[in-house]
Amino acid sequence: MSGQKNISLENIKIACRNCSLVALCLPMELEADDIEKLDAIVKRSRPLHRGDHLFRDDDKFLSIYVVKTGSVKTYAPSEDGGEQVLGFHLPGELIGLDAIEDGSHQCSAKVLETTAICEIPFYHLEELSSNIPSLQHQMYRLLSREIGQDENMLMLLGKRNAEERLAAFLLGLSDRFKRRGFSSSDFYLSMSRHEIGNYLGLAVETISRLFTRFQGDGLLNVKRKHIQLLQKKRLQAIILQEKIDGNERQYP
Amino acid sequence: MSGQKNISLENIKIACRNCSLVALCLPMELEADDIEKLDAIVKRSRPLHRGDHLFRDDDKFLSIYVVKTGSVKTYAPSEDGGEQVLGFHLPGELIGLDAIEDGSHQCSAKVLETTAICEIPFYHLEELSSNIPSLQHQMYRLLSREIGQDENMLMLLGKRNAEERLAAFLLGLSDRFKRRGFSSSDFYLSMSRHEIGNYLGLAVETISRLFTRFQGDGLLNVKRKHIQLLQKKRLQAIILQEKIDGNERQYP
DNA sequence: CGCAATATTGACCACTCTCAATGAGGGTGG
DNA sequence: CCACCCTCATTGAGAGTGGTCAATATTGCG
Repeated sequence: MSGQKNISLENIKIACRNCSLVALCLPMELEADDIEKLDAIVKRSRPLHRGDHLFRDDDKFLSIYVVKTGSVKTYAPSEDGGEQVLGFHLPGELIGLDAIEDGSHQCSAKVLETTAICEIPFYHLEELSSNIPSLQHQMYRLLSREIGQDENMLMLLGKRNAEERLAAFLLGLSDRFKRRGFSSSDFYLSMSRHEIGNYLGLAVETISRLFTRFQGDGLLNVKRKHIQLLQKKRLQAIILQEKIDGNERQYP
Repeated sequence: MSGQKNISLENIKIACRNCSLVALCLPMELEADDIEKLDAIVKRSRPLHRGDHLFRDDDKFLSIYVVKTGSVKTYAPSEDGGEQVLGFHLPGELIGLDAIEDGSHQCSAKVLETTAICEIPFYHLEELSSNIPSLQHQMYRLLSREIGQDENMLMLLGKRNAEERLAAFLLGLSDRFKRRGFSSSDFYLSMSRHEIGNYLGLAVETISRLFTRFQGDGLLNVKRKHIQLLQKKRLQAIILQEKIDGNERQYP
């Protein structure tokens, strides 16, 4: 994720100024003064460092968070130290939406590299959205999007083999970087192989082997955390291999 | 899911009258007259029959739906007839929340047995929630809950083996039936083995074998769609086997 | 009653995991 | 600045879970 090496800091600054607003207002439907109101309740905090927690499982839910720069992983910890990585969050993306329901966080959020975060007190946001229908609408959309993304992951874990999962993961990252103005074919992974494997339901060794294979096949270059996607078309092709299910016929 | 055979129809009627309201208002924070307003925008439709679609992938998103009686599966179809089952929806549960984001449905919803549905036009609901803060809050909670449930599934698919998945599935159903006033240990599956397998990321044959094994171990009785859970404790125990991940140490 | 869809069961095999050893960076302290 | 250590990543060999293929019930439905 950038930042690891010194990569176009200007770019990051430009892309991520007011990231919280970008995330909440895009696609934009808010009036200028509504944006100001929203801006007023956002807290900017000092940067966090690798390993810091934004919040932990079971913490009281007070705010949602937007990544400004850097990256965050969310994960469900279990007593014995094991965990399930639930997601990686890049600049502009929201964290904590799963905690609204019962007022406490369902997962932990840990910073993967030096990261700047905006905190948006949910109570204020909720109040504000009561008075600004377009903000309410935007909130519904953001929550809905989260559901859609999780459903995509369900699909990935339910139907895809190791190769397809990693290809989808890399192309997904690529898209998200692109959307935020970073290179879509040359980036740094801020998460370890282990975390990738955990996220994708695969063993570390499988991830490692796949990287080696993909590189051998000329699909990408990988050196540690540095990834260069060379043939995105072919990566796409890997994912697109539809599985025949044989279950339900097409309606004749 | 009940209904298959003639099981306590009275029970169903009692439990499911105004299911849409139950779903939206529980845990209840709405005033009586607000409930009436909500009630006023709900459309009750004639019952649907096995195989009917509530909506299809890419359909324009107009309403969310609440199951009153019966059951529905949502799934992401692919061109070749394959699919990924995303969820099974029992009385009182919502369908369609993932479609808010871009105004069209992300998945298809198909009725598994004779099923009664409430339709709630989303535009009206949104408008109403603008004027009733507690309804807005409830909407946020419902959307958030959906995210939490999907995250649970991610955990299941990422970390659990076949046995654990089926055990979790059955206990999950059991809980949901219980909450709605049905038996938690004796029920009918409205979905096929194939659909269960698809949902859990397993092959039909695996599901079949596991049922046989579970029955042999005295955990349950199964005859086709009829399930009797005999030893829920032991089923719980199957799920609780935490996986050592060995990744991140516990902070010393 | 007979066909089609659904389930069950068995045999075999492959993908991915596990275990184990080695290598490569990155950070710390001397 | 280098040595050392610790974590992370890579690679190999072997094993096991679950998938695939195929044959046989069983059920439901027209």
